[in-house]
Amino acid sequence: MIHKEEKIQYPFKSLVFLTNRVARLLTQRIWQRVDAEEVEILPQHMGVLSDLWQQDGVRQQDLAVALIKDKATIARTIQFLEQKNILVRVADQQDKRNKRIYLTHKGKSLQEKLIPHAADTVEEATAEIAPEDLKICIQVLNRIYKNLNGFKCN
Amino acid sequence: MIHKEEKIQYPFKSLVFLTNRVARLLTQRIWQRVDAEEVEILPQHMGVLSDLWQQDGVRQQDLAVALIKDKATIARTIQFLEQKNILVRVADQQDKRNKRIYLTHKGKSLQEKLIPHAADTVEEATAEIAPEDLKICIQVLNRIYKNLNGFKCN
DNA sequence: TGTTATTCGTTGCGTAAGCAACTCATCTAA
DNA sequence: TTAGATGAGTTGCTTACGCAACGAATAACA
Repeated sequence: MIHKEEKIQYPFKSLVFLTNRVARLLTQRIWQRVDAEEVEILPQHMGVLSDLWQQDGVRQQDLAVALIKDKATIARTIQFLEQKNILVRVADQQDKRNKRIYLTHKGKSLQEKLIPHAADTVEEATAEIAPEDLKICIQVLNRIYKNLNGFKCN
Repeated sequence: MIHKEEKIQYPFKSLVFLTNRVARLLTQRIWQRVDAEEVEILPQHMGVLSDLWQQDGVRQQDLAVALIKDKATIARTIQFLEQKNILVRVADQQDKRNKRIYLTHKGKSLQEKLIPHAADTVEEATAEIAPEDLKICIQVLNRIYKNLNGFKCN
């Protein structure tokens, strides 16, 4: 058994499981605040939606890469969200292999029902953390993301 | 569409999806290095195992809480690992509702086959990040974990 | 131009996860 | 001591995920 003082040095736990658990807890807490009936979507759809809020008109494949998920999983999520009239799939006329994803008005307006809960959760999560430390943390995470993603990010 | 400069301010993406993706990428990269045949376990078993390396003799319920997973999921993982002779379940004589989980020699020795790959991955992930920044990042993540976990951690 | 190789999205299949209901052991309180 | 409450672990059910195979459209090359 490893002593508590050594835990913070433990490379696997300190990064892998910390990011894992924080990610899991954040999603959990956001969804505790969200009215599931009202938004009609499930937690696992949040990733796709969040990406589309920042940029739509992308391909399913782009979403799969960005979200580090299987393209089949993304396809089913897209199908679900299309049935809810949250987005539409448009065949690309330039390259008919592609389908471009566009948010509907309903899909865009979901931001107003979800972002406040996300913001509240982040506020709760970062309570009593110095803003400059949080900024560094996010910069480090971004850098780790880039390092692991072969600098494909941004 | 939100401009790139605004992304870093976006609370949901910056924390929720950064932790999500970093956690996902770290696990992915570790497993690219691991010889799956040799270790006999799957990525999703790593969490339980990692916790047990730090402290075994715990109950299944403890693992479920610590890993933020359903107790049924933990039960099946434990069952899998027991079949592989990586751990054993011992009925607690004090309280017969409990089963205590103990690692076998094989289970303990798996550390040697997994930790180096985890360490290498963390090293790759944190390349060109100032050690003091990384330290702050981990401290912040620990604090976020505590904040969201109702201070049940540590 | 025609043939081969990629690439995108879909589908089928097997596995893993969470929820809920259940069993069994233990604890509590009359 | 006995009835109800509590808590740990298991099982059944449903759904989500990843992998692999496939079809369609395009790209690359002779």
